[in-house]
Amino acid sequence: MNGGSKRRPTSFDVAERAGVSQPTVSRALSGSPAIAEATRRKVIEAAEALGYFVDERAARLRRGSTGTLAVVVICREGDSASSINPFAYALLGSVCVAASERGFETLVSFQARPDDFFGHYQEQGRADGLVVIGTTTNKQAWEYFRGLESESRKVAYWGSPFDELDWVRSDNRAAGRLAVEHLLAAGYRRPCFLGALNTPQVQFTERYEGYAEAMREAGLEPCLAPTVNAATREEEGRRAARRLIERGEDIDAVFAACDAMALGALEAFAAADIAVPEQVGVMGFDDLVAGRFSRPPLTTIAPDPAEAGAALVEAVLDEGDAARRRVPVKLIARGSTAR
Amino acid sequence: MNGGSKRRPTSFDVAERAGVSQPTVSRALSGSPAIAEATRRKVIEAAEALGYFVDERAARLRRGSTGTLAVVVICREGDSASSINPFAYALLGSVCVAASERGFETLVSFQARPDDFFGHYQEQGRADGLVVIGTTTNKQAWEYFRGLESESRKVAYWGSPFDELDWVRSDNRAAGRLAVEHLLAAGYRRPCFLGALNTPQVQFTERYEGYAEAMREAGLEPCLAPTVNAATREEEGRRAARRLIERGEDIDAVFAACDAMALGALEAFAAADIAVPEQVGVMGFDDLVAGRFSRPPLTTIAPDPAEAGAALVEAVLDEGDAARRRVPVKLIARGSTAR
DNA sequence: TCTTGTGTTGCGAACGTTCACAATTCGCAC
DNA sequence: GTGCGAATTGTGAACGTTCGCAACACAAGA
Repeated sequence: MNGGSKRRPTSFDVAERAGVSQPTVSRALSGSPAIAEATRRKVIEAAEALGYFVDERAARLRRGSTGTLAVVVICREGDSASSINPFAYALLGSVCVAASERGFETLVSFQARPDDFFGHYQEQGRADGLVVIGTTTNKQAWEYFRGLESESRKVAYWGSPFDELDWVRSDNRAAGRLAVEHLLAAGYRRPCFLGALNTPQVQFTERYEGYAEAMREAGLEPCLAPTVNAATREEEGRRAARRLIERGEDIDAVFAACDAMALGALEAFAAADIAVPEQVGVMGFDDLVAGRFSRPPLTTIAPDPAEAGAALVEAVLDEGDAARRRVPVKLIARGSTAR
Repeated sequence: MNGGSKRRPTSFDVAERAGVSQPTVSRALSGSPAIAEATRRKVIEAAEALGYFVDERAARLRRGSTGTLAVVVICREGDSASSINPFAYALLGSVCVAASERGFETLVSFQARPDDFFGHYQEQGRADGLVVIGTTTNKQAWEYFRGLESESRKVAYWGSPFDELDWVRSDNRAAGRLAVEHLLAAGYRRPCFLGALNTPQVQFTERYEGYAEAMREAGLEPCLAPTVNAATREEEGRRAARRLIERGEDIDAVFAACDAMALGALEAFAAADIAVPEQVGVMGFDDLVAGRFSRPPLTTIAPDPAEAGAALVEAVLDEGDAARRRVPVKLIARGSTAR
């Protein structure tokens, strides 16, 4: 099984070959300044010849650090990992990349019950910090983390509904403003916000606030097409749009708080023979792939998973400073608002 | 910064409190049989009182194992992690879950040049095994792994074009057969395969083989609408379908080797005013979200990321046995083949 | 020449486990 | 009462590194 029983070389082997003491090897390789350049060269040469690599287990044990970042993706109990939304995956990926750029490894786990995991990582001292990616409105999970905060651990959150946690979020207010600017520039006169306020989805509320501000600045009255809980977000969007149609509201564009609802709205308009983008403009937020393939393709505002991941890692690793960061968003204009 | 300077309790602390020696604590907690039940209880109680957890760094250093599984996702050079395809993410997730169920942690990295990463993980003894998830036709990367195989490491591959590597794959032949069965049952008489053979995408070839077998068994002649390299897979599907239309081929259904191509084909048929599913049925493979939102919604064959992840982990961790596994697939019938 | 200081290296210990082996206890048969 | 094996526990070392401190060499200043 073990193939050749060749033991991994240790720093002692390197020391012997280089004719120095073992701690000198450690110093030479870790870039300590208190080492003569000639010695360092000798050591490096010997290390390369033997194929030596530092055993991180031992180094970290001694050093008291872990060099590891724990990443927890919260999912619904019983959900398979594959039902996580695509943005969360992209975010996870970029967190891994950002961590590795700073010399940290990532210990990834998907957890429904967060209390499971703390025993796992933090307590066992396996990670120097923690990134929590919340993908769903798992109230219970967030309550848990909220209670934890007091214990002064390094944690950064994505998707937290609680303002007192150290979060990183998309710049949702800017998104709201962007939407209004875009819709007005496209020639729409009365864009309406589709979504729910005062829910755990703070991001929706924030988008509304940006929308409302920009509307007022343009001398327009904000307008809200409220959604109510339904089985799916598409369904929520569909119902809210249907209600707009039935009541004959005086609007000519819809900015939905998320793409899923926007797609639902598209369906409602299609069912009512209302032409998009001619009679009504529709846009959302998220840049779901689905929006690229809808008919018409959906104008949207795209969050930036790469930036967001970097910001999360930064928030965890850089002691004490601004842990609440806004990640810029980008407008992607497509057919659904191309009057 | 450090809040309370409370040191983590060690097994010595537990030993003292329980009135036993330190190694006894280790034995009691690791479930060794050579420990009196009463002692074990005492130790466990003391450990809980102190909030003690085994320091895995030290345990693994001593034990010589890592308890860690490295997962490498191959991406194109310069690609951000977020451009990885959704299935790869789902797969990554389920690998993490499957590993954690077996008590292993996952060290995730996204790499374009695989030679970077081996210095990182395997050599440094940080992982007991490796799962490679290939998401793209990165020929160079695969060549690298191929060369590596001789060194008898525990590695399992998803997406490898080389049969000699220890791979796990979707049951692509079954997918081909499923497609034919479904299309014939839906009343189509002459389904055609859309895709390229003899490319590094072995999975396409395998799907074709299943398709062809089932066709012959039904007394029909297989038919191939070949794709050629284009900027995107949608484009390939669109072109191949257009060629079918122009030549007036005698077919009434298309089974595309992947959803992206199927979506392209849908567009081509729509552009030519050919009604789907009435005049021609279209289906693909992958279960992309986009397929749920296309018009008409796309019938597809869904790979099973959860199963696949479990199989990969099994292939790495279980010494020596069947490392080449087929993961079952599932047909998802939607509008595009609902004659 | 003797001191002082600077730059470099070696020595020993420590990080918190697990493992091999020796020591102890106990029950039980002689 | 002595001896013996089985069951349980203690002892000491090892895993491979980093860190504090002491030691050394050597050049420069007194």
